[in-house]
Amino acid sequence: MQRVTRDDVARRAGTSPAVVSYVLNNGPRPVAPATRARVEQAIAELGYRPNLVARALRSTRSNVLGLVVPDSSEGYFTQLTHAVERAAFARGSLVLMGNSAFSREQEQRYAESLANMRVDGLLLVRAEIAGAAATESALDVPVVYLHHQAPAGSEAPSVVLANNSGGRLTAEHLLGHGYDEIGCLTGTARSGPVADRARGWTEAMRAAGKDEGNVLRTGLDRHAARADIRRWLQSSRPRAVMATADGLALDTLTVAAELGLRVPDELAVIGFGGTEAAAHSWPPLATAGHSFDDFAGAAVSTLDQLRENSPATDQILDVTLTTRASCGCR
Amino acid sequence: MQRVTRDDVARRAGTSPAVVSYVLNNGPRPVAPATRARVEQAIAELGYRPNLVARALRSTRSNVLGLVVPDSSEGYFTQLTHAVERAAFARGSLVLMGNSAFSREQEQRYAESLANMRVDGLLLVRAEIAGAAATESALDVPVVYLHHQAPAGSEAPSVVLANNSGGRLTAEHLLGHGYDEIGCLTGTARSGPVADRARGWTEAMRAAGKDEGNVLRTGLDRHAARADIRRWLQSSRPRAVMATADGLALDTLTVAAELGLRVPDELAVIGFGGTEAAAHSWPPLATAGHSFDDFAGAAVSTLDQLRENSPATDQILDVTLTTRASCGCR
DNA sequence: GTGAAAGCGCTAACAT
DNA sequence: ATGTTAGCGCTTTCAC
Repeated sequence: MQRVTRDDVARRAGTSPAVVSYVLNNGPRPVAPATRARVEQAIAELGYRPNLVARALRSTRSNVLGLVVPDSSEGYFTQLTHAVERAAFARGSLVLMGNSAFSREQEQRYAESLANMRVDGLLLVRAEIAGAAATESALDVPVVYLHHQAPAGSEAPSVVLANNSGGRLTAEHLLGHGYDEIGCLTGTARSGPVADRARGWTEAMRAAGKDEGNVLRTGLDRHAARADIRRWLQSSRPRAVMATADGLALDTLTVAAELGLRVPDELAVIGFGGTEAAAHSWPPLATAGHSFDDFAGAAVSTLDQLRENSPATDQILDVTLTTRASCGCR
Repeated sequence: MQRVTRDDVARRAGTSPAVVSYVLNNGPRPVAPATRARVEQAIAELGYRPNLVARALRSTRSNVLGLVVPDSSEGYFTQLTHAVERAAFARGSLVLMGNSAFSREQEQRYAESLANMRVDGLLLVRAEIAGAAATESALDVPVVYLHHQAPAGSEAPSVVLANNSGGRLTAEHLLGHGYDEIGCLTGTARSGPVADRARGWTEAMRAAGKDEGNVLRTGLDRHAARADIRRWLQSSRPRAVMATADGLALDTLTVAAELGLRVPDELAVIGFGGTEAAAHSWPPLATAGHSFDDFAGAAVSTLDQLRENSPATDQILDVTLTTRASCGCR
């Protein structure tokens, strides 16, 4: 049994294929109500489903967005991915997604595949990848960087959190609690969101005249990170920890439980990212963040602007603090 | 500047468009080495990128798989989604994904969009959705159900875990520890994976001559579930809990911490799903599960079989137990 | 208001 | 081994 095409519908409705298109797309030409009704009936009777591939080829618009994240299983990226999917669907688009596994080569591979698939736009979420831009210029597709600033040499706009001021905010909150030894738990990258948050911490500590030397930098391997944190908590014994990502903060909570350290009484912890997981840990984790739906929505709109050749500018989203038990509040 | 097409490449290489296709697809006709080299050079010089939309239209194969999950942010589905993406990419396909939000209507909407996008196959992950099949028959696309059995009236094969025997396995493990009052924490659906696991628990309890009455059924709202669990632990005080999903088990761990119940000394907990999160909780959560990569791989292969019109059969994946501190081991 | 027709960029059958 | 060509199913311009 052959698939039903637009021609079948036209034949059955006793009209031309063009009119079927006009009905389907509600334009660009008007259709008489009676004709429209006949077409709609034919569509229903035949169970016609427009071939979106053909439409995409003809119209050079696929209604598909590409999304590349480092690791869609990691809490923060998971939520960003979900939010992008929701924002896209609300706008009538579907999302083709890929995991770069923190590898520039893999990111490039996905970006190319996605571009060849003629996605309407590409959302690139980088993390902890040093170095050059993906050669997005050759891709000939609108690109927006999400979460991470666009790399040097890139023309693409970005939508990022106010990481530096957010870092200051969280550090100041801990300072406000009166904690003396405040450590910073962060990643190894020298630039990027996580590094910016750490810089904010440094600035706040310096401004308060406190020791800014207690920094633990750890990598992406979660098991190793835990071991690092354990050693750190045992040796340098900070009274409070600002983690530059919720994942690190949650690991700190777990290690604290392992060591029998009471949070927040013996160790206060604050995270960054505003993930759901933070609300569900024990004790609940204070965290700085921004609504993921807003975040994703801003990125998708920016992509739209790019398509319309409007000059898209970088966006920096304000970060607000959600205080919870872990920092010493309540 | 116009995009480079295959004709441009042919012109530059001084050959015909067909030959360019033969080079690109490595067939179906042979190409002389010298010609091939010229074509490849032209491709490189022009920065040609094949239009996969056109290819999909012509070849009726998109190299795109559709995936619909209830909630890609929930730990288990997150990992399943990631694994599907990986399995698909390994096979040369990308994944278009959608969140049904546990709604049959939304699932149907996505399934239709995805089918209209002419995905090569549809992977449907259902949970806690009662009732009818998506009208997949009209979709005219290979469908495989993942995680959940195919609904009644569906012809589609499914790839599921051995939920019933897995439920027995976990219950028996708890029984083996010598715990007396063993409760079961599960969902509200009367059928499906979670219900099957609970049934396995019941069978094991009955076989052991133990009380099978201590069951808490709770819904999808996480906040409400926590409150339910709290009341349950306080009133019926089971010595051990088998949760039919890791998410519920992790919530139990959190509530236990809140209540000051020591796990496993005062309350043993075991989960189901084999998620990563289970390995990172405190205490580490024992859980029954199956490799997500296998799980996703099986689903993707089944989809391939369906495309080749091989008779695809249901698959039931064995579940193994990973014991960790939470159940009393170690 | 409606229809005819020209492609979008590609694959592959059919020629040579 | 290579070239010619007929579509895949659709959108939209242009005629009527």
